[in-house]
Amino acid sequence: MQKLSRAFFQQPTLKVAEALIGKQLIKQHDGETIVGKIVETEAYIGPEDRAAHTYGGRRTKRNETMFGEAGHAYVYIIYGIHHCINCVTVGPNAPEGVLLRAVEPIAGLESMAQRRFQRSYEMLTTAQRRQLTNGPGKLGQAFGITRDKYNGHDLQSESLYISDGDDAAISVATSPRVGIDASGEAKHYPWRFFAKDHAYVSKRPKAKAD
DNA sequence: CATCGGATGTTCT
DNA sequence: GAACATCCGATGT
Repeated sequence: MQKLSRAFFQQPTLKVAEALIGKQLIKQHDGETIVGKIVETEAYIGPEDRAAHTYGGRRTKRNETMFGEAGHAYVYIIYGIHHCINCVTVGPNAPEGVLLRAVEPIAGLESMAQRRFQRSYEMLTTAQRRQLTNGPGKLGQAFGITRDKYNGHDLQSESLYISDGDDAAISVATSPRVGIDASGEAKHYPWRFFAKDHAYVSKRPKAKAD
């Protein structure tokens, strides 16, 4: 497994969002390793994207990390409770990034279970196991990724990074993004990427009507 | 399985 | 004071 280079994150945001499907998110802390395979992402493309925190070039204390170098983590709190993690893309002063929306648990299941449900993995119901990491707030909680510790974190470090995975067999599908109904025309952009038919994707796409 | 509403607190107007 | 890139439990089918 090879850690993804900074050059990977400097590519166009839509390309990074798609290429991240199948890669592995890895956190190492206190001798413990947590690994998840990325199965769902969303692109947020700065000034021109009404759904992005940086729409119109808006620069605040919260989103400052998005204006920095590619390959860093932008972590923010949503609805007062949930911590969500993004990868900053492109380059300085291009406030774009990719939200990690869901992963498949690969290693560190025991600590994920403790953080999510305060009980050991073998005590979890099948529903709880499915819901360990199938959403942006859920994977943030399962990995213990908080804004205080990880916002602005360099993903080239050993403690939190993304590595190559065996993504050859994965078929990537797209859809509109989730949870951005108030964002005008931007809500229709097909900037959500996910592994087709994967059990840990946060929502199933609606059945085709036509 | 689908839908609905409350939780919770930070951010920005 | 309102909005918010969400989650969970309750309720009805």
